[in-house]
Amino acid sequence: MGYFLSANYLRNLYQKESMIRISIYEDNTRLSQLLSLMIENTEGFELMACHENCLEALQNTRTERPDVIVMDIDMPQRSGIDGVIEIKSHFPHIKIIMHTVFDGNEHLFDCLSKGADGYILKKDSSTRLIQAIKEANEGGAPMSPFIANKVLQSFRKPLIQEDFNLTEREIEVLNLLAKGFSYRMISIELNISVETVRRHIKNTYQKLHVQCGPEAVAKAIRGGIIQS
Amino acid sequence: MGYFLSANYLRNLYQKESMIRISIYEDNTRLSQLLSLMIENTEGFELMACHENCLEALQNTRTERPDVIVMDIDMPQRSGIDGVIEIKSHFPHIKIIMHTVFDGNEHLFDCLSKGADGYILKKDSSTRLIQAIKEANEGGAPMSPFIANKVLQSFRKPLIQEDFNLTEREIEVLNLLAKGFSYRMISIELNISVETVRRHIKNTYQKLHVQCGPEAVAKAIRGGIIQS
DNA sequence: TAGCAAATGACCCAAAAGGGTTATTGACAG
DNA sequence: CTGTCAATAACCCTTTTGGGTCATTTGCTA
Repeated sequence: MGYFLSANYLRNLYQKESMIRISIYEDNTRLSQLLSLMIENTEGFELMACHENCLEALQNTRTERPDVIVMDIDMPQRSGIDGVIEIKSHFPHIKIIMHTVFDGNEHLFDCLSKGADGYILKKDSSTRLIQAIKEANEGGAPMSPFIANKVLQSFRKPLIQEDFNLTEREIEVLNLLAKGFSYRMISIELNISVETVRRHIKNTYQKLHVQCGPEAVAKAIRGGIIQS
Repeated sequence: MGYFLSANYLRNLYQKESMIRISIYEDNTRLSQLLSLMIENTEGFELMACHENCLEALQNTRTERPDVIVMDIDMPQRSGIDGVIEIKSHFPHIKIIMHTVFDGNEHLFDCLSKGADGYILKKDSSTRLIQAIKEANEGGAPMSPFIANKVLQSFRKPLIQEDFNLTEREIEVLNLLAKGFSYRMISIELNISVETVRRHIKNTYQKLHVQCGPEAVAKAIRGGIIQS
């Protein structure tokens, strides 16, 4: 090599640095072989390893230093969700794409809350997964359309959201109640008499159709009347 | 025409039926002209109308019968969010894609909770919008990568979620409390003495660092100990 | 086997909560 | 200008809560 670095060497070096390092967790050997092949034959992708379970996810990740992990959920001994928890708690910057057959709410929101960066269904084309890896690596959040829709739907509040018609003051009182204030403390906080506080609370209970504080607070939080 | 329908006529008819009907709400004339052009020149797209505000969104929608609506947020007199509320409450099947410069949380989650089906930033390429229209029409949920990421992030619970170490029984009691059960009712429900119920609740308060029912329930719901 | 955590139960007692009834004032709509 | 509604306030009385202290049983673990 010496002093003379060929253009080729430099290009390879550059390519190496811009390669997306990928690890796979998938217990179905057929599928993992297919994925491996696809990744190895995609320009800019570098397959670090293929694992059949998450038992040593942390060790693997430490040595492989992947940019993106493709993670199945249903694997023997240790589910992919546990893998996500473990990896994300130590390497939050590594992108994890769930790649699974599960299209139900349970697993989906469980994974997302644990920090998954994407969620691609296995029934999607493999091309979609390749594209998803790129997206995740660029900071996006690749999701199958069906999944994206579920996620959006989870934000939609039922349009027929009961309108309890609480007044501003009543909501104010309810908030303090949820903070652990007693009637007396509320009255001091709001500069009104304890009797008035009681009045507001009584009205609130009627409107919410509840009969005690804990129930009122639960209903108010769940109904979005007071922020969670 | 008579009895003889030309092949051409039939093909046109078929094409018309498979066309995606699109309406635009955008107060920036320059941009709306650009979008109109792009849509008119995209195969399978049919531009129904371009509006500068949402004042008559409902009327417009009734006559135009669009499949997909591209909706700006910041428009004079009536915001796109009001438009979404109105249109979605009458035509929930019509897909609405927000097309805006706002990338903050406020507008985003507001729109999503009101029923928007997609959220594309104006800084994205117009091509992306065209693609998004197709996706929305096919039941997907097109989002700019940055937006998709925000949405996913909103699911991530802080990993350092305090562990209050409540026992199963304590959680059970807490749940009943949130349902409006008194200590006596809980004791009957669980077939234990009122004193034991009190005991569990006292322990719970200590663990949660609260001093009354409403506060405990609020903290439990917000902390995910009991479901919202 | 000793020890710990969870679940159970009891007693005392003061403070807080909840239900009912009634009333005044100010603001806003018809 | 009259009625409705929100906010304010008071009184009565019973039940519920919540804090403190103490004690027993069971099952799992070090």
